[in-house]
Amino acid sequence: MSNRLRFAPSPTGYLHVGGARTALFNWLYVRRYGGQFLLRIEDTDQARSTEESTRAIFEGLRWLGLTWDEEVTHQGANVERHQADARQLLALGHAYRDFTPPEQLDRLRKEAEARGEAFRFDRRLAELPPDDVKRRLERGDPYAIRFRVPDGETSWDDLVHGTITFPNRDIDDFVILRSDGSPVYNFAVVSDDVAMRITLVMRGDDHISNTPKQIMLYRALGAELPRFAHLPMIHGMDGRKLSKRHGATAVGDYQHLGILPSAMNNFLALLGWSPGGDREVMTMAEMIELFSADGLLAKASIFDPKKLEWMNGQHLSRTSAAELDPIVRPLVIQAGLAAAEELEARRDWWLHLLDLLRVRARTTHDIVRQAATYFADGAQYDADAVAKHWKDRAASADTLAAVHARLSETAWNAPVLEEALRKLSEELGVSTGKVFQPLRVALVGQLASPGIFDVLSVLGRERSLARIRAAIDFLRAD
RNA sequence: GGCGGUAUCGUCUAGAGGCCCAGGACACAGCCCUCUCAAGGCUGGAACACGGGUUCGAAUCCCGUUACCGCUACCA
Repeated sequence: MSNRLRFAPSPTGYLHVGGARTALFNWLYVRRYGGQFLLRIEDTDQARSTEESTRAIFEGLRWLGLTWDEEVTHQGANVERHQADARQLLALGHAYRDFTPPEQLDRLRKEAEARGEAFRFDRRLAELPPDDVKRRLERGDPYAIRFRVPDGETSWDDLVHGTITFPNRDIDDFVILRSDGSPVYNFAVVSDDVAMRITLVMRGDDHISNTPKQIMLYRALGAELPRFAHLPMIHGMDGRKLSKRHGATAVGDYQHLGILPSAMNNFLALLGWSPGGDREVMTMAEMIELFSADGLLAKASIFDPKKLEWMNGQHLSRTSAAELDPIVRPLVIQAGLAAAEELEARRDWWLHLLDLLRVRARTTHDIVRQAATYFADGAQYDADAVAKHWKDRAASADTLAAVHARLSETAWNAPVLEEALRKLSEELGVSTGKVFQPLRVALVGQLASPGIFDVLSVLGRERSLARIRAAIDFLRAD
């Protein structure tokens, strides 16, 4: 039988990194072992669910490349089935009507708490004799439907935790259908997972305690049990549950921070999974190949943005300029560095520049920032760069004048330029740095840049000479 | 409170009884390479939560303690 896995977020916010990782593992499992990866939006909670959140989830998943099979299921559309399933359990005697007003339950709970006791739901008080039920039904009294928790114990073999067992006596008869006819989470999930023929439920381990209830529900419904895998949580650097206080928690945030989808997936995959050995930087294809449920970890992990950045830098330097182009080009246009037509017209030049910048960037933003000067008319001199390498203005101007003269008569390609400038510094009797550094400032205005000969090539003869000229003028002014 | 889960460097992790006085990566510090910055290379500090067992031998198995997390709703 083929695997059917699902990711079932509730649309009450953005796609959280924890949710994204759950989705990733489900997706990876299906890609590795075959089957379908389904998406179900748990929008039963009308009050908190929003269209916007649903869209954000779709967007986040698409950005990560975690595409799903078949139509998206909306839990809210299945309420009739949930109700029918509840009626079936009622008919089978696995559930009963509870006419106890919620307020009364609330009061009892509070009283027990005040006495320092644990509140236990008492079936004997709630389950009325048939005649009473009939009378109340005729009267139209509201009631909730409660599941009758059987005696014994419930256990399952979790793919990440091994065997987990719960004594049923610790679980109160729980509501499956509210008095307004809406299904309660644990019940809707089971009804939907059965209907979707899910074979492996892979989700956060905050659902471990829900699992025995759900297993009892499967059995009462006469449905085949899926397998379960409970993934550990992801926490913030302070070890607490990841929240707004930790800064970026939505995958969309990282997209805007200049993180590559492949890096995000790679980083997330390593929180809670290990391919074994020292393997760290992986492409999606490699992750699929290496993925195994055996490598799933049980310990909660902490989200370290620093390592994500490093990972992104690794992906940036392993992704070709041509592949990066569709991601970075829009950013360059958006930053107002160049028009779309201009980039298209100078495609080769642009890819060359991108190739030089990607290896020393950690985010796509770094690339855009560093690219600016190559699109500008002239260099903007950074104060620190000037202070450091143009300290002696007259001497710097003389050096640049010598460079200008030499370069004016040199063929324009990196090896030849290098030979010419090294020879020049030898003739001037100074170290290459004494020539290259002032030149770098003249060319890009910054302390850091790609190798100076690469900069000369990518800038081209005309612009390079013009910038050197401008720097000399600048240094000799006043 | 009850029940359940988890526990290796600050962080992510390797480790499935001897290969481990614990390996890799991020971060940090230093050095090297070098035209700068990255990258890369080398070096350094840094961990098996605690206590009992089992065993010739335990980071690895068992029990307890502690800490953290989750569930305990007519929330999801």
